Amino acid sequence: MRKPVLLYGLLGGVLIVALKLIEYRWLVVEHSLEIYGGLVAVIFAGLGIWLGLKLTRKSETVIVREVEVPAPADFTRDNSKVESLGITPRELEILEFIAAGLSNKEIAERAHVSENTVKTHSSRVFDKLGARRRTQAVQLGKEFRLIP
Amino acid sequence: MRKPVLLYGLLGGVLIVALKLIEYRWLVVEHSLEIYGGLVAVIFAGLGIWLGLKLTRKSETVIVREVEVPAPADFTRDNSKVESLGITPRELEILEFIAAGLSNKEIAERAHVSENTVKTHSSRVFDKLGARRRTQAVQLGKEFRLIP
DNA sequence: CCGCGCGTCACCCGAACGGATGATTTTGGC
DNA sequence: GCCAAAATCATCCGTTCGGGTGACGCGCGG
Repeated sequence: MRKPVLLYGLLGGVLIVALKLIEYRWLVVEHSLEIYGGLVAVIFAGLGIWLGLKLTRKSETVIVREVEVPAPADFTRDNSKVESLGITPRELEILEFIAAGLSNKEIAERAHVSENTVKTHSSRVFDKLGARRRTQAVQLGKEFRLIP
Repeated sequence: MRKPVLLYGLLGGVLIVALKLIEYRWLVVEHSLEIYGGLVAVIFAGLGIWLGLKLTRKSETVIVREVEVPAPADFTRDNSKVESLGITPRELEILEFIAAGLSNKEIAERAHVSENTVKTHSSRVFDKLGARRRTQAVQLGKEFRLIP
């Protein structure tokens, strides 16, 4: 921004000098004062506009607009967390069923295992998550990015 | 953008007229041609710059950079759903506690009511949601945008 | 081959939960 | 002030959950 200003200032100076010369030339050929003034006015007005445009053209305002992305369907499982907690795939699967609001019996049906097995898995995953209730397990599971 | 241009055009016209008048006045008092020309030049240059700035101020090159914002803090309760289901504020509050993974006893403590009351509220909200388990109630609550 | 992790299943028991029902008090609007 | 809705508390009962424990089979790597 510094450089262009100086440059334009210089350019303005040069133009003014040029106009001074032109002024004398106009005087020599004896034109009317009104025409002379008008011309100077028009020229400098144009120059000013051009200068103004040039000066502001550079100042593009970058507006960073934070746009809400509609669908944050960008769930990615935190596998490091899964491993650090020692949660097995089967346990994770059961946790997902729990999060879906299913009872142990329903989970048993969908997972093709006995209800007791579901209980074992859920107990284990609760233990690993530090949860005492299935709702808490769901809450923690979401917090830890284990389930969507 | 149309209006300002016209406005500035008009303003420019007015100023030109004013300058014409000034011009004649200057003539009357018989100042030197150089000073007169310089003044006109300076005035019109300033006017031009000002005009140019004004004109381009509006037409700033706006670069909209869409930034992926995580922002899950965009939860707004679907009050119409709340009303259509006939869920009371207290019930909603209990539902939130349930979603937080608290037991009825814990909820009773935090809400300063007896466990029985919590059970009543939860039973009612389950009924209204069509849920049979608290995990399912949480799931449905989130689906219906009743809780974050 | 033996142990280990994982998945599977079972039983018991106490705690928590859910459903049904009834009652009383508070609150807010007309 | 009255009425309806909401909030409160209670009791009973059956179901579900969660914790604890034990056991069996399978696959994989030491």
